[in-house]
Amino acid sequence: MYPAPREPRQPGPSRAFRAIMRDPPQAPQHAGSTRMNIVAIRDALAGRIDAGAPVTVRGWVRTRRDSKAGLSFVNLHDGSCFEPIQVVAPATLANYESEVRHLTAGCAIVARGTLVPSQGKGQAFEVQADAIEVLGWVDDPETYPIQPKPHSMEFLREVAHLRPRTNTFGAVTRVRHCMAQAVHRFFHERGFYWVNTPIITTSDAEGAGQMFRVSTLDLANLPRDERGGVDFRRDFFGRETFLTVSGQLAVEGYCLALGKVYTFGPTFRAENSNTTRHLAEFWMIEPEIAFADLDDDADLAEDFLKYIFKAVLDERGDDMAFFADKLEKTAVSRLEAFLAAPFARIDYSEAIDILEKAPRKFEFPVGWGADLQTEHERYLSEEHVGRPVVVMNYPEHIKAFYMRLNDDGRTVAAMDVLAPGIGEIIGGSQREERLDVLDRRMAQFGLDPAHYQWYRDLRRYGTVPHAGFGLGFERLVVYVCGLANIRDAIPYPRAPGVAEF
RNA sequence: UCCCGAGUAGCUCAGCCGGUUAGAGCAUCUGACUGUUAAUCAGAGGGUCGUCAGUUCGAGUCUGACCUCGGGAGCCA
Repeated sequence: MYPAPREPRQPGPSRAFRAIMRDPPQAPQHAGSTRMNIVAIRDALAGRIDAGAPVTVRGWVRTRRDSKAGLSFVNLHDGSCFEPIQVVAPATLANYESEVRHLTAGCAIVARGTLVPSQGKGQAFEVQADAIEVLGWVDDPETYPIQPKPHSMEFLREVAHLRPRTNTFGAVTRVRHCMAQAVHRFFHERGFYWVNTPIITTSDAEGAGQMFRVSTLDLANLPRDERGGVDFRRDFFGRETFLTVSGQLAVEGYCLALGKVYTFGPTFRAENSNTTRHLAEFWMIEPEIAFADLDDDADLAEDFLKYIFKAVLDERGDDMAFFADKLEKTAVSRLEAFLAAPFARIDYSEAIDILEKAPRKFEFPVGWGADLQTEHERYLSEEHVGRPVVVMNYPEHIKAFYMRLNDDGRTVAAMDVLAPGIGEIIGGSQREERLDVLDRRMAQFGLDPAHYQWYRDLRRYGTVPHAGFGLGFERLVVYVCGLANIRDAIPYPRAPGVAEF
């Protein structure tokens, strides 16, 4: 019967397990600890470890193949790179029949042995095992969700805690990390400071959508004010508060003191939008530069995107090759094309001209004063220009109050970066730095200046021209990886009705 | 929120015009075979056909409501 060898499945802490616990949590590099020769699979496969060296690899089983020649092949992944390593387990191992032959996808093991050139095809190196210790069995192999076969992305969303074990989500995770590191590196190298703007805010009129309320009031017994409304003076902060929808207004204060700053943090929108492009919780990047106009802003946006894409191509070739192979054929080539040419730049008015003369029909009408629809944006970047294009100077009434009014009095210094395959990827503007004009704009938008005294102060005390832009990090991840749904670009997505895990 | 589509084995799916005991591939288990590469071959187990109601002699199949998921639109990053 089969169950007998399963006995050791709930062992006490083994020696290997205790060793893992002792392993420095922040090993300086992938080379790992010299104690026990623990190595990352990435280093073993890349030839950074001498052939013949004793090695220990730790990870999760992807597949097991048995050979009657007296050995089994165990493919092991540990997250350090896309490829798993092949562990060759000879039948002479003490637990070969009792344990090794029963390994299934998802089992956690520690394999000690020797790194050797592979006798088989498909990999340069493999681990010839002297010992294999099973740290964690898979409770019920038949119902273990992650099988060595293609799964639908829809199914994997239902097992968001296990999907990082798949090729796809391992790759997305590494690429996302690479991009986040590149974001910080890009700004740091250019003298920007990372500013952490508040997550809890009182600004409720940034025009960026519905907000999540933050409150400690007892919902079943709300305090009332004189007029019968909810008395937020009794709430935690003594006033009504929400989760941030943007750090831009707050970061402007730091921009007008430190010159070049950016935010990179979580952002929340309570819109009931159920699409492949929206999340209720996402990460936004918002640089803000002083002594800068809209052209400086567009330059920064172009440099920024190219830097991120280049970093991914340079550092994550293994994962990108997988995306190009399995998810989106042009995953790599379109990034290369993106890097190859300068962005086009056109005025909004020019864009309207182009669209009106376009040899095709649009579902939504085109006309000066109307905002560009997704179909318009795609036509401009994909068909008319054929590469990323920055559209600048939009009609003032379709853009936010803080955008700088141009001399023509009917446009503002706003820009959208449109890219083939995605449409709008970045939105930005030069900010209105003149107090009198800002006040007029706020009145025009029906905003109460009393709520923006601190923002107005920035125009009263040493105001200078400044500009910035914002982009949703996950949308960038979607584009880079060739994903179809933004819920696959973040570990545990939050969306209307979706807050499991 | 609106429009459209889909829910059948652990996963991916087939199932005709309503009619006998609901099938396949993968996965799992057993056996054979092999330095194997998502191995191969043979066999076995595995199903309240999303839920509830209705039509019918008879419903996986037709009708309605609901639930869940997906795609599109709007909003936007």
